[in-house]
Amino acid sequence: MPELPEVETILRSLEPRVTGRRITSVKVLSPLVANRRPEELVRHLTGQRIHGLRRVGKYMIFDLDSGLMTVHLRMTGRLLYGARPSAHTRVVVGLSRGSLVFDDMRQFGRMEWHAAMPPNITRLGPEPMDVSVTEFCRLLRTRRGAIKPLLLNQTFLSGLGNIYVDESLHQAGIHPLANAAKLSRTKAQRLHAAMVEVLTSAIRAGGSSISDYVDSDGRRGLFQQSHNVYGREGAPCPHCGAAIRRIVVGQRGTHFCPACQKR
DNA sequence: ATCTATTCCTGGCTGC
DNA sequence: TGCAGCCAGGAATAGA
Repeated sequence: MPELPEVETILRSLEPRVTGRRITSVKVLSPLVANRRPEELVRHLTGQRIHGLRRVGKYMIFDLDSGLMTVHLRMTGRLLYGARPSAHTRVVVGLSRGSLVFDDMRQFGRMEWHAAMPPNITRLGPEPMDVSVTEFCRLLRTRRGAIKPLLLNQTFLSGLGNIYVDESLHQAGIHPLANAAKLSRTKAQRLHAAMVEVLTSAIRAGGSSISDYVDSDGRRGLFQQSHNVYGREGAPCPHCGAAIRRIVVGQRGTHFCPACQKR
């Protein structure tokens, strides 16, 4: 599933190819993925020039002459450059040169137009690499409950999803159900470092391709080969050899090493 | 205010 | 072999 590293990978390959291009046509094949009636999305986007491309958390933001286009890939979304439409293509955005093809098998993803930055994006918390250790430690103490659901909460911290939360907690040696506010300063510092390190390595590897994720050229990432816990239930922990366990935390599949991540 | 459970969606897997 | 039923999960939403 596309999280911060996957969105960043797509963005880097797309940015030089769409910046300065004009949107010449918009075909909405599935109204589910748009925030308004298809003809409105077409009307707001057509004819606009793309001035730049940014990422905020897991959102891609295309700055236009007037307003902005936001894209969230959720689970199975793909944003491809110049691809041939498939059975799962939901929107095709024709550019003055090339095209953007938004595919999404499960249709959880969204491609929207907004006059200004929408509240769900302005409400997002800082990204792990943009928050200082001191500030991160302070933020942890303001919340109740387990650490894993908190790290998944995008208004607390943005960019992490299920894969990178599990990998970061393993790297920091913290149990997913540990109380966030009661983490020792050492543990909190270790967690901060782990998140930055895991995300940085994942970006370098072009993201994780678990099921559907590919970049804008349709290429898979490599970071799934470096996963220590995610999707590895029963397999040995690379650090200590104990069998990786899978539990459910906050309705999410959660992978951890019972030896390295004691409660 | 903050936290928790439910909903959306469909290909692939499980088991009878 | 065929097919019903379940599972994956990010974020909006409703409820506690």
